[in-house]
Amino acid sequence: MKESAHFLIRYRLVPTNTSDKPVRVRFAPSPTGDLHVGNIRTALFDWAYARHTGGQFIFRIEDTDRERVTDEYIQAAQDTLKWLGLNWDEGPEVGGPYGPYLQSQRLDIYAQWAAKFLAQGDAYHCYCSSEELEARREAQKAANVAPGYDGKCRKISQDDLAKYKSEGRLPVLRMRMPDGSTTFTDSIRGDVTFDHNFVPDFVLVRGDGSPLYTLAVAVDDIMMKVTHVLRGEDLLSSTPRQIRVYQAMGVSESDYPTFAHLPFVMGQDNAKLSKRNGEVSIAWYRERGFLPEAICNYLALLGWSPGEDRENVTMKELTELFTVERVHSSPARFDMKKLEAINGDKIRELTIDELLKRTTPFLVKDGVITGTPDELEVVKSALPIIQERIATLAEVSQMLKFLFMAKFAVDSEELPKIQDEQSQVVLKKTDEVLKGLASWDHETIHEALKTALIEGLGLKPRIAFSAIRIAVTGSHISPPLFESLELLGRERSLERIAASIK
RNA sequence: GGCCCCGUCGUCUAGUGGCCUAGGACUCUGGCUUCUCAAGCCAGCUACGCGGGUUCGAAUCCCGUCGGGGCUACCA
Repeated sequence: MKESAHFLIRYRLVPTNTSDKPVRVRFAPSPTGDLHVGNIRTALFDWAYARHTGGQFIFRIEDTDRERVTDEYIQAAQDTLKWLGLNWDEGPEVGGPYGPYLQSQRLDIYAQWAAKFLAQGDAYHCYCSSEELEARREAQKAANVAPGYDGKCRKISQDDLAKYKSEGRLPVLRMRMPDGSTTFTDSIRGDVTFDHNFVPDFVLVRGDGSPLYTLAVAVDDIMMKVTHVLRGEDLLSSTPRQIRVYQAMGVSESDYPTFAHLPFVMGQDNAKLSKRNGEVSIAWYRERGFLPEAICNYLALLGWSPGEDRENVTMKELTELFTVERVHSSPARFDMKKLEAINGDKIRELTIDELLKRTTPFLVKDGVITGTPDELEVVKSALPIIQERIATLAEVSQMLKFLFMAKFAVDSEELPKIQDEQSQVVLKKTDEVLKGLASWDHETIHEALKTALIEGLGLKPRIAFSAIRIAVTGSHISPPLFESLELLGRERSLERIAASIK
């Protein structure tokens, strides 16, 4: 009984959301580059949580910084999510009741709220220039006081105002941070408190009138009725600012989203993952032949675990098992070796038809085949013998190219290995034996060569077969020899063996 | 510097006061199997950062300390 009770708790399928509101989770990247593994881990958890609770998964593009966000990156982000199978219920392409889902198309909404905050006195115009702010920050640092806006423009004299205006200065809109502190409950970290002495008045709207993240993110989460914000740990300290905006919007506390700050995914060098340390873009993994389900499975294990010594989960199982309660608070390091191991496992789980479908693009891209039905037939019959030998789809080209080479030649590095006297004896004998074979299947071939070489010549199998392997496949690493010979066919096999005899 | 977060094998993790002489996975090492390479199987190495408490009993609770990270923008 104890065991089953245990099981129930670990694998409960009921939503963990206790509120009566339907769960709405958003993934809101700012595509300033290709989505990387950290982004995707966040997207995966957002998606899994939404699916687990039967809620909605919302995809929003935070492109308020048009200097850095490009249309290509926005498109790439959508492609990546789709490729991984993280389909969204509301967002670009599919739309939804709270759109548009690109912040650059919601400027009027932010402007209206900004005007309201200004009118209410929650926000104020600030005319301090970047240079002035910079200088004052330096002074604060030198004086060893908390750096941040000093509130100079909270009360601005009419004279100064006239002066700044005559200079043509464009004001930013700043949120007034009241005295006190903000405490919120993070689902992963528990209660977190920030004293407002360390949360300076922050900018909502730039001098040119464009909104900043601090405004847009809070407005959108409220207006899109987001109930759960699962995002990167780097945003933890910006949470009090979002809550301040909610207050200014007049939102009641019960309508604030629940926050959960996910731990970082770090690179090998123990720093926050970025483009500088290693291959982090998902596109890179796709090109290398990593399976989307393997990437998701591996990433799910970074900062979360299903418990019960379980690791291999399908996407469906992930949505069933995922709970925020089981998410870690400590950062995880990305380990390529482990990803490769999981990728290999996932490849082995594929049916041959599925594997064929997935490997064909790689074979075509590498010029091994052009994609004719005849070629695909050969590939399909060869896949069973290499399925357990590859860790990524891209490796299939190297494994199977010997079957398709128009002009075959043994690798120059391998050539000397079959030119010694013993190898030549083996090859001559092989030529002789295979020529006389009535039927060309791997069992017959194996039997005949074993009789002639191992028993007949008294050679060790690894010695004897190695020479044939190199002569026929061009490398000392290949799929199983006899199956390879069968697939190659009698004519080409004999041709290659003959060509290797001096 | 200030504020905040974090700390179990090399890495990802199990662990929520006794089931822990700390379990699993990846990596690594050795072995088995074997036509190469893999896969598979078996075995081994290696961890509760440190110091104090609380308790009959602590990886689990508290305090301190050290270490790592994030933020500190008219980036997100």
